[in-house]
Order: sequence, then C-alpha cells, then structure tokens
Amino acid sequence: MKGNDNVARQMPDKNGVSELHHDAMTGGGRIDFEIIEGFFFAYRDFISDPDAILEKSGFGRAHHRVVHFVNREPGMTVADLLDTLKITKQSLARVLKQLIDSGYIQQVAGPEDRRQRKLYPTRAGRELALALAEPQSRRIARAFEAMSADERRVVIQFLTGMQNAKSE
Amino acid sequence: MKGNDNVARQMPDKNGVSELHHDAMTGGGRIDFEIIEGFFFAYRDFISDPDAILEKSGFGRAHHRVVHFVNREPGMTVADLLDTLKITKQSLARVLKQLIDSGYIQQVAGPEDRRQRKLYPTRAGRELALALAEPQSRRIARAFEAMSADERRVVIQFLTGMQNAKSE
DNA sequence: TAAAATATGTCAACAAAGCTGACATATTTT
DNA sequence: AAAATATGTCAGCTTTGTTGACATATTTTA
Repeated sequence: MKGNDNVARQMPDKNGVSELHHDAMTGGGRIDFEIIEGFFFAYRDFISDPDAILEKSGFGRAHHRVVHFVNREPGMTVADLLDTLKITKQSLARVLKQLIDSGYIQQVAGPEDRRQRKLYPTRAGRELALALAEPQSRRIARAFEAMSADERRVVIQFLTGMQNAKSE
Repeated sequence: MKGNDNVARQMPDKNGVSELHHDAMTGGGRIDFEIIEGFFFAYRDFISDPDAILEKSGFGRAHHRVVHFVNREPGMTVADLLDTLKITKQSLARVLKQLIDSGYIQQVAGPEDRRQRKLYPTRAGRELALALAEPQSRRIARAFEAMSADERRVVIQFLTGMQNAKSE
C-alpha cells in the first residue's frame, strides 16, 4: 500500500463517514434478495461444472453454448444461432470458426437457400456436447433428488416465467 | 465470403459429411436439457434487466455484483468480497476502485484489525443497488405470480440445491 | 523484540468474449 | 438489372477475468 488516503476513520467526521449505511439493505421488503442471490450463486456454480472439460479442448464457455445448441438442433443456420445466443455475428464467427477448424462442427450449404450455412455436429461434436451436459445434469438431478414430479414442474414453470416473452 | 472451402455438400461424400449428426441430441433421456436450457435463458434475461441502468453510470456487471453485496452486508472486508465473488483481488481492485472514486462505496480501516478495509455503501451506493435490484425483483414477482407459498419454497430449494456446498 | 504471516494494494502483461463499423461475396428476391 | 439477404471478414475497442511479482501496514509468532 503506497498511500492510505481514501481510507476513512470509523467514527463520523468531516470525511463524510456519517453518510455511510451500516445497516444491511432490505428494500423495505419489496425486493426479493433471496431469489436474486440464490439465482446468482446457483448459476455461478452451474456453469463452473463444464469448465474442467473445456480446458482440455482449449475452449471456453462461448464454445460450449455453440456446440450445445448445434447439437440440440442440427441443421440450424448461423442466423438461428445468433438469435438464440443474442450475440453479434462477429462474436460468433470467432468461436464457430474454431469449432469448425477443430472438427466439432461442419457447415452444409442450405438445400433450398444456398446462401445459408446449416450447422451440424460431427461425432466428436456430439460427444463433446454430451460430456459437457453430463455434470450439469447430475447437478440438476441432485437438486431434484427430494422433489416430486409436481415440484419439478414448478421449477420449470419458474424458469420459464423468468424469461422474456418469445418474439414470434 | 472469399472462399467457400469448408462448406460441405448435403449428401454423404468423401468430405466426411456422412459422419454428421442430423438428429437432435437426446442423451438417451439421461440428460435434463429442459432445465439446462431453461436455466440458461432465464439467467440471460435476468441479468439483462440492470444493464440499461448500469450504462447510465458507466458501470458494468462486475460493478453491479460488488455494489450489491456491499449493500447486503455493509462492513464486509475485501477478503469477504473476494470469497463471495470467487474472483482474484486484481480483478476486484479495478471495479472497486472505480466505485470508491465515484462515491458509491467507502472504506473504513478495521477497528480491531487495522489491516482490513471494511466496505460500506454511501447513500448513492445504496440507491444504485436498490435501483438495480428493482427490475430483477419485478421479474421474479412475475414468475411467482401464479405460485403458492409452498411452490415458491420449492424454487428456493431448487436454487439452493444447485449450489456448491458451503466450505465453512 | 525480531521475524514471519496476513490483508491489502498495485504494476504489468495477457486472454476470453463481447461490441461497433465497414466492406466483400454469393445468392435470392423484386 | 437492382435490391435485399445470409454470411464472412478485417480492424479496433471494451469489460472482465487471469498470473506473477512486489510493496506496505499491521498483527501474530517464535
């Protein structure tokens, strides 16, 4: 530490420390902090599962998403993928090119509209997607362990309700 | 497009197109794709809410997390925050410094251990954190709309079950 | 009390993954 | 023939994460 400027003393003084909030934020009960934070921690841990696997291939989370959705909907076009991921084509281009060059995804010119590039997973791409989904599915199964079928449906209802309306 | 190399023809040929998967990945029913994808879309939309507000202050999502947790637990130390966010101190330093310099957070030397820097939100910091939590809480309320208290508890149970075990 | 450990800060370099803007090509639609 | 569309690509920038090294103040330990 080179200078301990900016470090206020504990007691109220001219530094404006008296303006500080020492009480936990409650929002007067209007804010659902329990869900906000539970969602944050759950998602943080959820996406950490595949990271070890991705490291081995030299890929990141962006590659994970691409290989996942191409496997879930083989034949989807680049435009479909952009719409699903909500990123720019320049952003997608980088990771998609790497997945194609590495032999996990292939492109096929659209049979009707030959401008399109339909995306298909190779055998290796399918295997990678499954390997990535596995630990996530195990985590879900663990969270569902003590739950009834009805309760699991409630979770699906919640996740659906948290999403933006589909624009179709 | 400069070259249409790498673009395979539709029908099986020597390019190895016959190795492609044209069927949607199912994982033999062992993988819970509905939750995996529902979680992805829900979280994507959930974190998009505060973005418009953050833009105005010139902050990003990293700042959001910091200002949120400091408001939720005023007096937490830098080490506490690092443990909560699971990022490096160099990564935290950047955004924390900006929040301090902009007057949203202040540091106070620890009363017992004076090496520590206890973090407190200013009035502006409290207001920002609440403004960011509001649209997220509204989204949660919408997803909860048709749910009973028991069903809401199921959601909390799910989010808790998805998290890694606390290391205490 | 001197030495070691701890909490924090900081410099520098780098990587992943997003963004904007501009422009090229092939193909389809008008 | 011209315009629109789907895709690719170049260049540069931003945010947010990483490692490694080292500095300072303070507390703990030997």
